[in-house]
Amino acid sequence: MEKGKKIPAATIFRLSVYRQHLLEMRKQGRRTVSSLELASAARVNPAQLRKDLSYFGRFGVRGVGYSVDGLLQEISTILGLRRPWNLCVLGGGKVGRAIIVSGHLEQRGYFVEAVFDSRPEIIGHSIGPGLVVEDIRGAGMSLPQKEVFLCMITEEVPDLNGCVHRLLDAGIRGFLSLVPVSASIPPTIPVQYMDFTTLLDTLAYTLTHGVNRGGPDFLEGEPVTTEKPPMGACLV
Amino acid sequence: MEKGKKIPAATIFRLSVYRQHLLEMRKQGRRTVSSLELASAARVNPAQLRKDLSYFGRFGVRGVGYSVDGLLQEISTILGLRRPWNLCVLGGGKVGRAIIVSGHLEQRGYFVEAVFDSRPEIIGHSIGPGLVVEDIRGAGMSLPQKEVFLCMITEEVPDLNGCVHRLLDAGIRGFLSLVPVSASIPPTIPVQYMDFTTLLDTLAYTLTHGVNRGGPDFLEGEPVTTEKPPMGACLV
DNA sequence: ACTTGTGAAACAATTCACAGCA
DNA sequence: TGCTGTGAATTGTTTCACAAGT
Repeated sequence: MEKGKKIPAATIFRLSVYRQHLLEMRKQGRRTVSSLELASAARVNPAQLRKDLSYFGRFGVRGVGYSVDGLLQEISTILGLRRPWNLCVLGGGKVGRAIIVSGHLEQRGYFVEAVFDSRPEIIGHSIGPGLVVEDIRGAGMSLPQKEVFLCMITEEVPDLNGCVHRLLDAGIRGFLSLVPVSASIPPTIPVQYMDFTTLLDTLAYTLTHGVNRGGPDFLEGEPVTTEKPPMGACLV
Repeated sequence: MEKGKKIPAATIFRLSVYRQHLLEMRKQGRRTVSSLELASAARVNPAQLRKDLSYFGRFGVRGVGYSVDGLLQEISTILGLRRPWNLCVLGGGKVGRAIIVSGHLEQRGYFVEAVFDSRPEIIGHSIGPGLVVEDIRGAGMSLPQKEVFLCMITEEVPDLNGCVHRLLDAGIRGFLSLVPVSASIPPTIPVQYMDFTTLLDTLAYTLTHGVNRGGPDFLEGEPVTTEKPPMGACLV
């Protein structure tokens, strides 16, 4: 068990990925799993998986492997996922509504407790079970009693910066955004960006620079390679 | 200009991010920009930006900076974005439809030319202008004449593996998926994964381990720090 | 005076390889 | 024998610091 060391951010991501595969394995009735097996499901080197876990403790049995359920509990504890997390959504348009009603978030323990917008024509729309798009100006009233610390920003809304600051005032402590936020968010507040088109751009780059031999021919310039199965940084 | 060197995947991502900010700056009429300015918009170190560009050439003027429009052209060329890219979507459910009609993709040069599904109850649905959800079994007939090399997978559909292989046969050479794909995709085919909940998990970790002092108190265990503004790897 | 471009240095992450234990 | 856990070696990435150009 490595102690006092800095945990690479990439380790935390991989932990979430391992957890996803463990959930799947448990659903299929698997009792134990080796680092080799779990690592290949997650497409990483087995030593990487063991090193990732070693930052937090010793969870396996030599010669045997890991208990699927046991490791799941451990990783959930590490990530802080032994409790439900409430969420609010900024942006009550089509994309926001689709993500909410798709049920993906609930499946993974994230519960949408409020949806906000700054556009009068969107405010008041009903979304799924007992959810109505609220005026962002009411966030300060509605959020604090709901224990909501995370916000997902789904689209550009008028005065995005102002909205973000209202949410900060209302107790939001972390953001996942599908759009760039130029607001001056204090550096203590984690913000994750996720952008479809940035990832598509990396695919375009890869296809353009002939890492794929054998497809239709779009070779331009000399081949340049990106070292790995391209691993994505969801920045904006 | 560094030549013959391997380009870090992270560099390619950042190039796409720089491009986004340059597009915004050009829209606002900016003519030139320094590495300091562009780097701070993209939240990276200025030396990082210059190093990223130096893999591909010398695009700036010492003492002056970069031409916004010139650099935009250069980065677009590097990424292979001087042409439109056609896209197909696998998964004609709510999430897929919302992403398509939101117009984000078109704005960035990605055009949805076909939508497929394997669920009879979804096939035939109309989506926006002249788009109808097609049976995945027809992909081999419909795609090749459309010059579509990229596919976005928006949800789990029945026989996902089979669908993916049909798409490969139909000429698809890169995937962006919102769900895990266990299909044996040849390693020459780039696959990018994007998962909301993995990113939320990293936020949950950060909030759980008190990197945020001053919020509501959810301290459990001793504080562990992740080195940076958490930077996301969109793996699954 | 100011800003780029880039070797060299510093830092970080991954992988190896094997000791240690069931 | 088989698989974990981990220090050491390797590999990769970022940042520094300054020469060079305008």
